[in-house]
Parts: sequence; C-alpha cells; structure tokens
Amino acid sequence: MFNIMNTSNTSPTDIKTGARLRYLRERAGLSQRALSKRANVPNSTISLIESGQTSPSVSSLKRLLDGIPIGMSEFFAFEPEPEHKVFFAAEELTKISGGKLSLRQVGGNLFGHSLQILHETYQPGADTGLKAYQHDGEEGGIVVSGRVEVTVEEERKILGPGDAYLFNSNRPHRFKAVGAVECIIISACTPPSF
Amino acid sequence: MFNIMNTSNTSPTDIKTGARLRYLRERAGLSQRALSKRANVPNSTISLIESGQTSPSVSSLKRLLDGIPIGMSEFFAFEPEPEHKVFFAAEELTKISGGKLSLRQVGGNLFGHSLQILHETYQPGADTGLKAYQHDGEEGGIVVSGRVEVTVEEERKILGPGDAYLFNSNRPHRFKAVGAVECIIISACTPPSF
DNA sequence: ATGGTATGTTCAATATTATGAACACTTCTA
DNA sequence: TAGAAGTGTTCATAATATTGAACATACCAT
Repeated sequence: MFNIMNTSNTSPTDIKTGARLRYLRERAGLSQRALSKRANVPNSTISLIESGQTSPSVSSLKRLLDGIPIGMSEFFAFEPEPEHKVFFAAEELTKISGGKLSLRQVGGNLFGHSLQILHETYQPGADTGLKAYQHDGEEGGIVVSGRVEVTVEEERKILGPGDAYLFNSNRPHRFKAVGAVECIIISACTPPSF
Repeated sequence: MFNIMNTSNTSPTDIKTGARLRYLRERAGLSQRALSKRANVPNSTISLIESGQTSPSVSSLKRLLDGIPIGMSEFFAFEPEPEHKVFFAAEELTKISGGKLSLRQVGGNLFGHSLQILHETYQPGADTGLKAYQHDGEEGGIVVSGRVEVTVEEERKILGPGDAYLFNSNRPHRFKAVGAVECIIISACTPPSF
C-alpha cells in the first residue's frame, strides 16, 4: 500500500483523515474531550484517529463531524494537490460550502498556511446563523456587492459595497444577506494553529 | 439514535452510505465482484456495506471509491435535502466535480430520478480523459459556448455553439476543450437503474 | 435439460476499531 | 507549594468491520 506524506510510521490511514480532523477540531476551539462530549465519542478514539493509528468508520466520523460541526463532503473537500501555489484562477477556488451560502476558498487546503481567504457569495436571504468559531484569531472582510447585515455580539450594522468589518473570531457573529440582489464578500481569517 | 428514511431494520449506518455506494457502483456499470477486484476489497464487504449491515472504515471506503472512481468529497456531496423540487436557481446546481472541469448537476441527488442533467464548464485545455461509463443509457448535450473536441470511439469532431451530440454511454468517449475561451455544455444522461 | 458463468447474499473466523480507565503532563488557583 | 482541572496519550477489553468460502439464483449457450 502506497502512501504519500505519511507523518506516522504505522499507517492504517491512507488518507489524511486524522490530520484533517485535528485541524478542524482545533480550528473550532475544541479540545479532544470537549468534542468527545458533543459527538458522544470517547476522547481516546479521537486521539487514536488523529494520531493515525486507526481509520474511523463512516458512522463514527459522521458523529465527530456533527459535533464540530462540519459536513462530510466539506471534510473531504481538501484533496491532495500540488500546494505552494502562488496564483489561483477564479475557477480554482475551492468550494467549501454550497446552497444559498457559497464559500470559495483560495488554495486547496489550509494545512500549511496561516491565512484563509474566502470568496463568499450570499444568495438573497442567506444567513450563516449565529455562530461562534471560538479560535483566537481575527477575521475581517470587505463587501464587494450587495448588502449584508452583520451582527457581532451586541453590535449590528448593514454593510454595502466598499464597507468592511474586522473582529476577533471568538465573538459570536452572524451574516445575513438583505435586499433582492446577491451579496459578495471577500474575507480573510487567521487560524490559531501554525 | 435517530434515522430518517432508513430502508433496513438494523441500522449501524446513520448516513446512507450503502445506498450511495450501490447507486454509484451500478452507475459505473460495475458488479460487486468487478468493483471488488478494482478496489481490492472482497465482494462480501461490498454487499454488507450496501445492505447497511456495516459502516465501512474511511480507509475501506476510500479504496472502494478509488475503484469506481469517485472522490470522497463528491461521494458525500449529496446531503439530505428537500427533494421533489421542480425549479432550481442557477446557484442551486450541485457541483459534483471541480478544477478545470466543472460539473454542476440539476438537483441535489439522483436517487429518485432517472435523468441527470449537467451544466458542464470546461476551462481551456480541460480534458475528461478517455472514459467508458459502461451503463446502458444514452447521453447527449448541446454546446452553449466555446469549442470542444468530442471523441466517441473512432469518431471525432469539434463542436461549437449550437452543435450537439448523442450516443450510447457504453461507448468510450472523451471531451476536450479547444481554443482559448472556456466551453460550456448542457448535457443529459439516463442512468440505468430506476 | 445441462453445464458454465454471472449475479448478490450469508456466515464463522479473523482483523480492526471503539471503549473506559489509567497515565503523564501542563496550567491555573488558592 | 499543593491541589484541582485541563490537556493528549496509552492499553486491555468489548464491539464492530473485514475476510474467504459456501450458498442461492438468474442467465446464456450448448
């Protein structure tokens, strides 16, 4: 069995499931035990998966991702590809969320990077819901077109083209497109790891 | 443990992994044993997974999907959503392939349908490679913009806007965008099942 | 009919994953 | 400094997935 870029010596996992899970868990500001409670999976299992000592069953992985939360498709959306690219065509942006709220990311994966840049497209009425990504970084962006109502804790403001925002990611926040036209935002976010 | 639309009575699988695998396997014209050889996984395992009696490990599932072939992300891209929709906004089309060759599908999943309609976008130079989807249906399409070189067995022709094609899916075929501008095709395909 | 080949399913044995408790370590607080 | 609470890791055991062989059917050609 052939394996590219395997960190561990024992390798039941040919795909980098463990590294992805660890990355996303830390990105959500969750400890192994915190995720353990939310996903109803023992922390030891999480440890073994993340260290590449076992390959989780689909059902187990599903429970874990539900606890983060993140979808199965999004989880596996980071495919192995030649990284260290500098230039990205518009079409190359990685789609990490679909439906009414489209998130397209610069670069195929984030593992080697300390900055996530997104092209966000909100269809009219699209709403992120109230979320608190609890990591310690900052996030900010500039509205390109359309109008969004941005709520950060108690502060609320409607932003239009040219307007911008910047805040600590651990503050609860929410984005909602208002008006009849789609809204496009270019945003950036600093992950805590790396 | 709660489960929507579970066909089986025993349910180790909360997500419809088995149904998805079966659908995609049959769609590729592969028997359980044929996929077994290509994926290096015993046919009995495939049977158990498809009948929902086990939840495969990620590594097993990866081997199976490599044999079809299909990516992990694409496999899980069909999320539970309200089906039986009639109208679909352009943005709602389900992206089932990325990179230089973009395939966007009408409807979130195909399980209840007998027709697959795609909005295909080929970046300049994009190429499907020589593929033979072996199912018994037909596929055809009309070029909207740009130019494609279409090869079906020994026949080869360059199609431009307004041109069209139609052939049995079991014939080896290949699409390649030519020229400097991206090429858009609207295509349709009849799956064998259902 | 008869043999050959294909299909998907089932089952006991084996290999792997999931679990809960114990461990080693760090950080915080009194 | 001591204790409590946090972190990730390890390990025997229990639970589950995987395997290979046998089974039941269906289809086709002789």
